[in-house]
Amino acid sequence: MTVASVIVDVPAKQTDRPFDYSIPEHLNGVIVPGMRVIVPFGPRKIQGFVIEIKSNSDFGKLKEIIEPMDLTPIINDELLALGDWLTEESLCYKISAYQVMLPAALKAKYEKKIRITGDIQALSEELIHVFGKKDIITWEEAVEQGVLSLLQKEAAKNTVEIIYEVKERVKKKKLKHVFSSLTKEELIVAKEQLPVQAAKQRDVIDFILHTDSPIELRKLLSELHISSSTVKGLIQKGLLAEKELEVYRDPFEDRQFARTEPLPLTENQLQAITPILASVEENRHQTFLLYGVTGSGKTEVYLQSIQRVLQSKKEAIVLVPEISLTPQMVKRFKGRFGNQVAVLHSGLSAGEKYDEWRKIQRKEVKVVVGARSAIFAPFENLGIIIIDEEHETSYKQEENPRYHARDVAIERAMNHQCPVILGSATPSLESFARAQKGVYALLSLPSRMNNQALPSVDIIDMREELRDGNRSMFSRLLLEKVKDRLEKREQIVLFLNKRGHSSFVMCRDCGYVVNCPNCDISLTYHRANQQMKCHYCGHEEQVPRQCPECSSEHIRYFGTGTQKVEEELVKVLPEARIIRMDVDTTSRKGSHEKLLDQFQEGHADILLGTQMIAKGLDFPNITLVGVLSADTMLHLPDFRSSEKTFQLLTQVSGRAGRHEKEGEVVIQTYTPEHYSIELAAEQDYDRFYEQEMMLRKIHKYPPFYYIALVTVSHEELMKVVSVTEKVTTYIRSKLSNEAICLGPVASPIPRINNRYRYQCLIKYKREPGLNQALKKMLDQYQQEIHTNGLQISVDVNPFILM
DNA sequence: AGCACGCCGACT
DNA sequence: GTCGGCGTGCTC
Repeated sequence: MTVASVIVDVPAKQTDRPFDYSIPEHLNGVIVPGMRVIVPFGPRKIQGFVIEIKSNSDFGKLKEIIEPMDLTPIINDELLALGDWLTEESLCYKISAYQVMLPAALKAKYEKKIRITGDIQALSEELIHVFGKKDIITWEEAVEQGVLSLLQKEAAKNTVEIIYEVKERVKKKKLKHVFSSLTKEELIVAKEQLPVQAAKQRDVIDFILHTDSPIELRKLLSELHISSSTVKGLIQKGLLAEKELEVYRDPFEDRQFARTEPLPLTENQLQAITPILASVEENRHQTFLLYGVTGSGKTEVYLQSIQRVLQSKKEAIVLVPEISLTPQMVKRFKGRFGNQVAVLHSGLSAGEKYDEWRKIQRKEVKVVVGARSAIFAPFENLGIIIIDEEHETSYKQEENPRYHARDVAIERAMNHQCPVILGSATPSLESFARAQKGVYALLSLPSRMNNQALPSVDIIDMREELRDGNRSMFSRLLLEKVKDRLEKREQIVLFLNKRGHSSFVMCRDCGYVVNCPNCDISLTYHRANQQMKCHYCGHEEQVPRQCPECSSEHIRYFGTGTQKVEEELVKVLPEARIIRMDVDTTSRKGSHEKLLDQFQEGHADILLGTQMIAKGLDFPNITLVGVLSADTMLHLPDFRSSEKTFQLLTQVSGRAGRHEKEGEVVIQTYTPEHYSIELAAEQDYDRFYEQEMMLRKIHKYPPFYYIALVTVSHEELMKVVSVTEKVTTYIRSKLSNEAICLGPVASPIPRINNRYRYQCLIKYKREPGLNQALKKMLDQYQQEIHTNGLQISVDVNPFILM
């Protein structure tokens, strides 16, 4: 007997282990590890992943696999093993680990239906009415009609049955295939018995004799220049048979991208690329940190490294932050490597993502450019992994499995013995520290291409502006410079680190701030619908006309959003043509690209935007960058807030003067003396690194310590406090003296969606037993998690401490 | 996660 | 006496 070990599609602690199924005779050899199968599980049918084929099982009464869902394994051996690793590292369920590797379109959909098995007339009037002319209705229909209990009684009498179906989200394309059910010998004999004049039929049989698997009917016809009647004749004689089989979709028509050739490298680029190429040639794993200032030509280094990888018949993964998956980046890769490139990003529909993913699986492409999850691209012969803007926080997934693409990249690169390049103008402290220690090899690109100067930066103290009577959100210097550029017909980028209109609403008389009733966070005002919205639970309400506390009518909108800036800008500079880019104006597909094209073609003078314009913009006519409020994220309760501020300011400044014209940057702030702002203005990463490392050392934060965060949430405050207390005590008892376990404390947002939240923060250098202890802790609370709605989330190496 | 099984209160 | 509430434990 052959047995398949299957991970079933039930994300729960109790089912987080393989279940064995026997493989029915006719599927023997068809079912292999990495395939999806449909299996019976209790009374249901569900999807599962085969992880192993073995000859026997310890379990007594095995059920049979119902059917495979794939023709070929959908997860290769390396990724199967990577799933185990991911499970261990991020403490997630095995099924979640496999699921995250696949495009969403491959997640199973389940349907429950009720079917009449016997005579309709045996049912009651009401049920006959519900079924009408059909003999199957969906479970939902039964619920709507309120006949569930009636049906359950019928089910007990076997007059109706409940059927469970597993559905694919994507429709697989199926085409008629022809094959022979006879053996080759029988077929040869049959061929000889054919009438002499049946030359075409003999050709067909010869063709079939030389193929082992069913052949697409369409292909057979065009190959042999025959009509379908020839094949039909053979089918009628019983020599051949036909069936519908899945075929791969044709790759969709690509847009044309202008081909580019490798550019000559500068001395610096040459020095950087040499060790990378050596690592590629020697099939040696190594992680490189490519530290290059903005505009130093990192992308060309990536492109030429990939070129070498392709020459040695291997494949490449390029990760870019979601937000910067601008057409600009895609253009550069498609331009160089043409249709060997697949692109995976959130702008694609589920079906499109699936198609791109299939191109990889079918080995039709050699390069994938994509966001975080593209790190799981099913290549089998990886030659290089590149992570651009490696410091970006979007590489960390904030839901289960809570993985960091950088860690996955290094793990995969070790499996494939190939290099990883982490590129950034402002490396994360973690990566730079590793480079300093020699764990990563440091490669530097210290100057811009063509030796353009880095832009000059002015810091404006907005408190002073206020003291001098300037109450607007634009400093006098910024306004002056903007006017100057407008005259010169040069372009301006204004950057604001916030979305929406105003961030919160407050009563000017008593200071009352409108908070969310379900969460401990203030509501955000959205101008579009004149409503206030909670970003955490989605609660919406009207803006109060009167203060609910003191009945004052002096309600004021605080904070500044892009919409408001745009309004102000129009007032002060009515002649300026403005393009606003934020979540609201770019949510529609392709709008991001359209807006940028408009700006590039000079249809606007000012590009006003949030985060998303911080990267990848490379337009020659931008000579002024204004940062409206540099310190908005400096005061977040996050030990990385200085680092993020520094990175953002440096990135934004890098947008100016990348070509012949010199660039200028104006940074407005209320805390000009803060080192992250001062040093960003000086574009001095090295000093920032030293300063920040000192603070991290004092406060025992990464990269000196690793951290892990346990968050407990429940509707009752007392429950949360007592569980967190016990959790903290337990973990503390399992740690060495070197480690620090802080807590229990309330989370920075102490309540979300009416659930109270407490946490425990673990700081450690080396705790081999930590993951085990965390697992055990989760096991212990399994009961309560299952029964009374307790939630415990564990994030090893969290990026957000909220 | 579902779902069945099983044990106690409010109804015809 | 039965219907149905949801606590408990299993799913190869």
